[in-house]
Amino acid sequence: MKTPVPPAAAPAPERNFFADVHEVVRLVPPGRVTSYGAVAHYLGARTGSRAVGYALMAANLDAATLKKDAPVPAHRVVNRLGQLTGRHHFPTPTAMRERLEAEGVRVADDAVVDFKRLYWDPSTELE
DNA sequence: AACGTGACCCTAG
DNA sequence: ACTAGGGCCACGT
Repeated sequence: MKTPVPPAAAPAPERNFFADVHEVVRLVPPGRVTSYGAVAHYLGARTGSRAVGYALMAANLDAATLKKDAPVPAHRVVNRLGQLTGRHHFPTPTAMRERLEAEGVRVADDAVVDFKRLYWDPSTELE
């Protein structure tokens, strides 16, 4: 006798994580910054913040490789502490800071100044 | 198929 | 207040 083992579950929407993160980050207005956790939370609080960063890296690399315009302003995404953790993954170690400062965001010690004030939460802003 | 890695976050002591 | 550990998801080998 075999246990029936109901199919159950198997919802797995299999949404394009890449595209999803892509879109959310793209909605981040200039001069503002968001965090991986915020994006992850907006996507369902289950996606895992790590995957968000991974998607961004892939997106940036893809854009650079495809020579298409960078659709994802990854420089506007920082960690929960407001630190530019991904600055090392940019074309240049200072690209992220330069880009943020170009938008009016002050960066000190590889961290966003007034991060809390410039913080842009999709779940709150976009509701 | 399993293990390890990675731009993380949260909770506990 | 600080430090330590576990958990989450996705991708490469």
